[in-house]
Amino acid sequence: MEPKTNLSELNVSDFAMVFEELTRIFIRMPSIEKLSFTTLSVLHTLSLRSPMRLSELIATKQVTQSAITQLVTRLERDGLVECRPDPSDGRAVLVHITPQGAGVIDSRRSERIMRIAKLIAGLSPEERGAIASALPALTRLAQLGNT
Amino acid sequence: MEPKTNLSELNVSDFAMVFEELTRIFIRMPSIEKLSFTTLSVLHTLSLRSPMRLSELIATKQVTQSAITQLVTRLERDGLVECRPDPSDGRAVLVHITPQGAGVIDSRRSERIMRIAKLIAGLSPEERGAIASALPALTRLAQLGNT
DNA sequence: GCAACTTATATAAATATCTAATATATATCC
DNA sequence: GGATATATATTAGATATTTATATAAGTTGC
Repeated sequence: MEPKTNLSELNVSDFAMVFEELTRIFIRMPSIEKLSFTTLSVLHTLSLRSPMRLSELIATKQVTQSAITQLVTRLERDGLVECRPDPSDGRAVLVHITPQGAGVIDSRRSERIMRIAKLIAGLSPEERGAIASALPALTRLAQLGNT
Repeated sequence: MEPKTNLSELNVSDFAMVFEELTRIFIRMPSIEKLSFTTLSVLHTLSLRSPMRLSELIATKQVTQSAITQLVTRLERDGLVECRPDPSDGRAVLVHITPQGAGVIDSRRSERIMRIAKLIAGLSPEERGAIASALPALTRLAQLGNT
């Protein structure tokens, strides 16, 4: 049906729309934990790289420094992160994610994977193949976005 | 390089990871408007279908009925939505998105499309083709998720 | 056709979270 | 070493959210 190397042009609007839809679908995750969006966002960031300075966390989230300080204080109270001084800078604080904090993110990730798996099961082998073939390109897209 | 119909199996974890990364990248949208995540989420839902009952909005967001009522009151005060009685049910309220409310979502969507376009420009034609070939399957995935 | 129940939304008070302003301690730069 | 910059903390006030309760309109069984 299709040529070996598919050079059909990619419609950005279409891609954005599909992506928007998929995001909308997967964002509503029941999850038992009652954690706010900002809280989960900070934990997620730390799950990718820990420890991080408060100032680094502020840079990614669009909230004030004060909000992050208070949020991290609550997260520490709940045992999801742990703050320690930065040996190389006496002013700084290094926020470490705890196993419990990582567990929150991991369990949400597992839950999401299961939901996606169920949907993917409804696709044809050809459709699954098409998505699989696009994964390397999508991965590179994400890399480009991280710079 | 690849067979005509690619039946290589799709690794759900890999897909979920890429998707998670892309979401993380596109979620931090500076946008001038200072609207909370929940606020944008309600507006976005209404941009896809309007009017909607309060109770329908509650079903999608994970907040209490009270929170939605108050949020919609604020949105109405700001001219982003308009509430009208439901002729078929005297108890119900139909929340309509206003042109101004739709404008907020549209401008964010345009902004996102521009950001995605910039990233896509960094891909090779083959990579763009691979993503384009996966769009129909991704669209169907979203459809499956909506049921 | 009405009493009991359910459904849809509103309100009030308590709590949680956020912003703005300011303070404090450590680093850095002449 | 003093001036300035940087990293975080604190405080107070504004905003948003939950919990519990209220109100009003629909539905059901009799």
